[in-house]
Order: sequence, then C-alpha cells, then structure tokens
Amino acid sequence: EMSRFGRSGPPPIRDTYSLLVLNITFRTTADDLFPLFDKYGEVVDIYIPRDRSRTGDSRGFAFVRYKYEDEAQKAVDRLDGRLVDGREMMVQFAKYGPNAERIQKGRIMETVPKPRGRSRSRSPRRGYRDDHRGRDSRRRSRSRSGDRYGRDRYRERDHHRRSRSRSTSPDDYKRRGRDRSPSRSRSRSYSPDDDRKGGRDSLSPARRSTSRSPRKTPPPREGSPAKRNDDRSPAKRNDDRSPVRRNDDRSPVRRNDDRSPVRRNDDRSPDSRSPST
DNA sequence: GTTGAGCGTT
Repeated sequence: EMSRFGRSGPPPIRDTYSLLVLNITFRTTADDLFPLFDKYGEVVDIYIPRDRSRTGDSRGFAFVRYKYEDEAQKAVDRLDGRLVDGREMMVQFAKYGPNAERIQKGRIMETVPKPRGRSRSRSPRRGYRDDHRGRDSRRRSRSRSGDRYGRDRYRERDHHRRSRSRSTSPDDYKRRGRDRSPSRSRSRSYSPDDDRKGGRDSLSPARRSTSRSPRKTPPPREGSPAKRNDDRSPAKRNDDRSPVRRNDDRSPVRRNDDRSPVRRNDDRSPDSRSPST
C-alpha cells in the first residue's frame, strides 16, 4: 500500500529472491530502484521499510524481490556499489525473510527441516519452478497486466515530504497535476552495458559523506575493495537467458535532482497564487 | 531541514 504500489500486503513469494539494498539515501524510493533493478531481471516487488518512529520516510534500505536467482545475482554484481542519488548503495541477498525466516540467496528456505523422516519423499512440486519456465517462457509475463511496476505507477517522486494525506491513491497522482509528459526523452537512461563499459562511476564515492560526526568519525565505508567485481569482461557475455532484453524502453529514469534546494511548485501552493487581497 | 548500521508488510 505504501511501497507496494497497488498491493495490500506482501505479495505471494513462491520462489522469489529478495535482495537487500543498503546504504541508500533516505529519499530514495522504489521508483528510483525499480528501473535500476528491473534492468537486470524481473522485479516482482520492492519494499522499503519506513521508520514510523521518526520521520517515517524510509530507513535507508530496501528490499528488492526478484523472480529468479540468476537475475538477482546479476543485479547484485551490477548494482552493488552503484551510485544512487549520490550514495553508494549496497546490494546483497537478504538473509532473513519477511517472517524472520532463514533465507538462502534471497530465497526463503523451508523452515521445517522435515523432521518426519518417513515423509521424506520428495514432493513433485519440487521442480515446479523450472516447470513454469519450460512452457511459460516467463518472458511473456512481462507484457501483461502483471506489470505492477509499470511507469504508470512509478512516477511519484515528489512524495518526499508529503506529510499528511500520504494517500497513495492513483487519483492523488493525477491530482498532483503531474504534467510529466510520458513521451519525454526516451533516451536510454541506463544501460546494462554501461555498467561494464562505462567503468565504475564510483570514482567519486560517498566521500562527501554528510555523516561527519562531530566527535567520533566512523570509518568511511567507501566500498570494500573485496567487493570489486571485475565482472566487466571485454567479451560481452549474454548471461541472460533471454536473447533480447531491450527493457531500456521501460526505464523512465529521471535524473532530475530533486534533492536540489529549489523546490518546484507542484500543487502545494494553491493559496499562494494570488497575493492580491 | 537531522540520522547512516542494518534484514521486511499493510
């Protein structure tokens, strides 16, 4: 309802893989993460826990749930350490499930170690996942109504400070007078190839960390050297099971720095239109 | 107006 965008509650995670995204700005929303993660796989859900004890915006981390492990893994390799909103986010597989369950590689393991040795018979539904891919092609499911994370829903970027009435209602969106032309520059915002060829844009890590403590100076975690995934080989390896993946089209990434101190009149100034009284 | 290690749902 808040970060699910059209969903009320945790989506059915049959065999999805959750990624934990850390070190993101408190203003980074699923909208910003979606285009990034969606490029590397099929994102089924993105959840950003928010701190209701404080501002209530976000806790600084998010959970991106993928449909397949391969894509999730790739996303980790690619997006891990990527600069987002001026911060280097850390992408890794989640360790615990929504229900505090043990998770292995993002996938929720069966908490029941099947103590009943006699019922050890492997269930036929064990390979139900591959079964789906076998005939469903899994790719055609993207252009269906299942696109919960279509740009249609992902266009709210100004909810950074919408205190009251955080109505996530679709009506609220259009009501906000979002004149954002959908046919805006379709220029390829992000490209998977950019990750390898563009080198690391982490040249300037969060060195300008605003977290400069007056007393104690925490060790700047400017990316662990061990995390350097020199995966960008000269040879373009199509790890994607999909022969073609031009999903760049669905990357309405808005590089607009909303962080700018300059605020634009969205619609919050309905009364400041005519000072003449 | 802030905060920065971490594992989650209405």
